Amino acid sequence: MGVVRKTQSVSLVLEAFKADSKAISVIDLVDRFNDKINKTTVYRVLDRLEDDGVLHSFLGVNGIKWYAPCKDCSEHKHSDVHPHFQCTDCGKIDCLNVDITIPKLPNREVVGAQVLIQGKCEACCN
Amino acid sequence: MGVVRKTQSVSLVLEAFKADSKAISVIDLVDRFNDKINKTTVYRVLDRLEDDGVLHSFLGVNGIKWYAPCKDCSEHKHSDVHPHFQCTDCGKIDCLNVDITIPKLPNREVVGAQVLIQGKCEACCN
DNA sequence: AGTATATTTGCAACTTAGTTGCATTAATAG
DNA sequence: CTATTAATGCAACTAAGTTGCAAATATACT
Ligand SMILES: [Zn+2]
Ligand SMILES: [Zn+2]
Ligand SMILES: [Zn+2]
Ligand SMILES: [Zn+2]
Repeated sequence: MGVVRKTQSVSLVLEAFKADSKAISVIDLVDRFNDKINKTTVYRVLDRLEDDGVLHSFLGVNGIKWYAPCKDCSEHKHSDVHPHFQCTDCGKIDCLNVDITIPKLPNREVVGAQVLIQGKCEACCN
Repeated sequence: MGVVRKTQSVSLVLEAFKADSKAISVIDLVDRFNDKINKTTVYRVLDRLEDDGVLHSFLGVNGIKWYAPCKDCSEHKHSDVHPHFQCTDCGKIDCLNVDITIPKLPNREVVGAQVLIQGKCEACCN
C-alpha cells in the first residue's frame, strides 16, 4: 500500500522531484532534508511513492539507490523501464527516453533489464 | 598493482572460479571460505585479481558485488564488457556473450554501460 | 638451506546504506 | 471535536565493505 495521507514529508519529497525532473539519490535526499525529515521517514516515503507509481528506483554506480519521477505508471504497474545515464564527472543521473533492445536469449526467459550508461553528461561536455 | 605472490588465498580463490565459470558473489566467497580466508583478505585478493585482468566485477541486483573470470583481459585493460544475466529464481549470474548496442546520445559522450538482464535461467526454465 | 625484504594476511575496529521495533504524533473520517 | 490509524522520530540494529597495524609468509639473494 502506498501513500494514504498527504503529509508534510510527502509534500517536501514531491517538491524536490518537481523542481527538476532529474533523478535524485537517497543519500542526497536524506542529506537535503536532514533537519526536516528523519532518515527513516525519507526511505519510507520514497518506498510508498514507488508503490504508487509516482517514482521509480534504480541503482547508480556503487550500488546506491536513486529515485526519479515516473511518466505513465500506476500502482503495481511500473511501465516505464528505460536506461539511465550517469555522468562520470558530476555523478548526476538522467532517465533516457530511448529503447534498448535486449537480444533473445536461448533457453532463458527475459523479464527485464537494468541498463546504466556511463559517460559525460551534456553539462560536463562543455 | 595486482597479484605479486602466489599465496594460498589466491590459489583458493582461483580454484573457485575454475570449478565452474559462472559469476560468484563476494558474499558467497566470503562465506565459502570463512574458515580458510579472512573476509578482508577475500576482498583484497579479488581486488588484485581484477587489477590483473584475471577477474572482472559488477553489481548484481541489490547492489552486491560479483566477480567472474575474464576472457581476454590484461592488467589495466578490461576489454570484456558484456551484459550479465541474473536469474530471478535462483539468483545466479552468467556472463553473456552477446553485444548490446548503446544508442547514440546527443550531446553526451558514452564511455560504457552496465547491463543486467533479469529473468529465468536455463536451469530454472525446466 | 638460511636470511633479508616486501607482500600478504588476520584481526579488530570502523564506515556507510539501509532496516526494524516501538512509542508518539498527526492526518483524515465521521 | 473526537476516534482511528497511518505516518513519524528515535535509537538500535544489520550487512557490505574498508582501514590501520602488527604478525606471517612468499620470494630473492647469498
Ligand atoms: Zn556531468
Ligand atoms: Zn528513470
Ligand atoms: Zn535460475
Ligand atoms: Zn561478466
